[in-house]
Amino acid sequence: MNRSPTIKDVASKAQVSFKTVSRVLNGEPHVRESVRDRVLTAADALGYRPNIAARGLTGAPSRLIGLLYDTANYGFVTEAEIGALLRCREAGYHLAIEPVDARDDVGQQIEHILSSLRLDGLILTPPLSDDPVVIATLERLKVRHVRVAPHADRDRSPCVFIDDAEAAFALTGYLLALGHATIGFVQGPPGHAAAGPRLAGFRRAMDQAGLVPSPDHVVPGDFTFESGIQAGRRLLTRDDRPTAIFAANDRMALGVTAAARELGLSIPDAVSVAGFDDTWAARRSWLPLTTVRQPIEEMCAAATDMLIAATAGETPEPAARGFDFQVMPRDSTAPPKGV
Amino acid sequence: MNRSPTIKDVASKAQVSFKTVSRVLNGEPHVRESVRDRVLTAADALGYRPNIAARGLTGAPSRLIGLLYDTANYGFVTEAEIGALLRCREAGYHLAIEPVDARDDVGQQIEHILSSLRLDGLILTPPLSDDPVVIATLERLKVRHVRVAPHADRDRSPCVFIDDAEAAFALTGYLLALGHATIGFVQGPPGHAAAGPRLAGFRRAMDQAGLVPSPDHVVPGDFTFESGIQAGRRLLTRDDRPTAIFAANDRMALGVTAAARELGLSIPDAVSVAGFDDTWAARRSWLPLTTVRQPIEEMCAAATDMLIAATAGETPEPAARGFDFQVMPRDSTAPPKGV
DNA sequence: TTAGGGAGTGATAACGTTGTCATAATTGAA
DNA sequence: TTCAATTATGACAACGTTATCACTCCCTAA
Repeated sequence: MNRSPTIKDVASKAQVSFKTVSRVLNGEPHVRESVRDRVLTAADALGYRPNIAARGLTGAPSRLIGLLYDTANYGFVTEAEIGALLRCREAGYHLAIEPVDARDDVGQQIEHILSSLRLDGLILTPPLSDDPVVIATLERLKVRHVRVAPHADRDRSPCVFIDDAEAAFALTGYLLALGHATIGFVQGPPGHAAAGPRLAGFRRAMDQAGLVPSPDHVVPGDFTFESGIQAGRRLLTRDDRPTAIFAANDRMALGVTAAARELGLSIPDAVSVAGFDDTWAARRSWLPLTTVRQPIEEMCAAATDMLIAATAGETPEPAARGFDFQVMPRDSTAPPKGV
Repeated sequence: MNRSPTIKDVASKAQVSFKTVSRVLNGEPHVRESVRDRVLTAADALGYRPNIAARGLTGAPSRLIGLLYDTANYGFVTEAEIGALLRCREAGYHLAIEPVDARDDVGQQIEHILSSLRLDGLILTPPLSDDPVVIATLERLKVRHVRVAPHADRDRSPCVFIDDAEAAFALTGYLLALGHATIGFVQGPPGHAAAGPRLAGFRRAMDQAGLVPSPDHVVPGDFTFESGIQAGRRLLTRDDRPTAIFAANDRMALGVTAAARELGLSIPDAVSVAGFDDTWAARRSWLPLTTVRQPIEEMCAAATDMLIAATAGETPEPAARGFDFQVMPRDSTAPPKGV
């Protein structure tokens, strides 16, 4: 069993001190050209690769960033992951995906992660971005982090966000402009900070149009596809069936479309459906979905940038960076039939 | 700027040697109960957390596994990732997502990854599982790895796989049993090792049924949604339109359904569509897709297990582990109209 | 008693880097 | 030339762990 070559092996092969080898490998000045060549040749011949643990011991950054998400979202952080990965790749950083169960002792889970992995920073995705225990733990352990789409305490630590209420307001406005007056709303889970503002934006738009949504038309959901099916069935089997349904996220909106299909209701002829987030699935479903684009990919790329910058230079003060949303009209919405 | 406490800090606070502290923290025997308590109290009071880099220096495993994938698949390794994550979480391991561009110098990209990250092993997803440069590089650097769904050299290194040809044969058989005789096929990209066996299985089933697919009914694709739309348009605008289309993966199959919708062809009445993989999107699309289930999640979980086991104990010889596929009949297929 | 042995400790040396400082070699100006 | 500056190099410590081995106890069996 041959151990892998170290700096000292390279040094003795190149007939120099190991410190000189270190200098060459780190591109430091004050090394003669000829010596530099000799060292590089020796390193190459031995197949030398630096020992990462040893580097870390002297305080070098790990170049590893963690993406923290709630296991309830298993498989639904794709956009976030891509955004973070793109930037990591550019900067020579790496991304570790860290699922935690928000219903368990999150503090302990985070402690475990941090005690077994050397991370330069963490990206927090919803709903963890608003979890008080998560934030308190990270602050206590002095771990750098950026929150994605938080809804409270935006000055407390760096974060990236859009104005959910305003976005929901805009999308509702779009439905109203199409001529819809009876609009159903599928809510997000109460524990999820995004749920409130989205409903609020919806209500405000309705209110401003002089409409009062029936309590029966505002149904619960929990951001899952299945809850979207349930909600869809509930809304679409009513006598006073809404002519449009706005689900607080895309997954539920897709569930609503599935429910509509079950019931033989064509979209958008019999009912219009709109979502929120503009996920990949919304764009490329059988029937492209009208939704509000939340630029999660860019937001996470920016979050990654913030972490990398903070690791490299001196820590800047907490920055909150807002992003623009965009209503994406697609095929799942149309004016109601009688108009 | 306070450095974080070390073992020695704990030692002096607990009035013992730092070696004893190490013993306590690692649960080694030969420590008096009273001393153990004193040490633990001290460690707790100081908020001591072990330095991971230092541990690594002495040869401890990093408990970090890399999931390698081709950037052409950005966002499409969800199933693989979930499988790997589940097992990592159970075992206290972590997962780093590592995209590489297969069209570039993969060897160098891998060298870079390995020189900046201490990994206990790598999981290779298609098409990297069959990339000769990738495999050669990993063998040269003696990096433990498991290949997911490779098609060549299954004895060369540990891997998990299904029999793609047999699976395609079975799905084609299902379509034939429904009564279809004119079946279109959308191929995968030639560079992707899964493409060949799937087409071969299709051909063999047709052949066995005494049918010869028209060359015009076997169209190219590259595993993307967009190429599925193209292929769909091409097949569905022909005079001798097939009554069923089998796409070599789900993404393309969904593209075909989108093309059908464009053309006003209802599924499965006017045309049946089937895919391959049973991805999340296939299960939960507006119209649940008939497909062959390749248990990617379980396969990757098993791959992760193999890596973890190899890290812990002595390395076993290369093992190839086969998995069962399953035809998943759903709503996108039905007997052809005239039957 | 007294050797033998195990349980409980602690000194000290790795591990493979980077950082600090001293020294040797070279250059440049007087 | 000769001294001073600069450049090139090396010796050694430091980083925070775990591993090795030696040592001190105390208990037991001869």
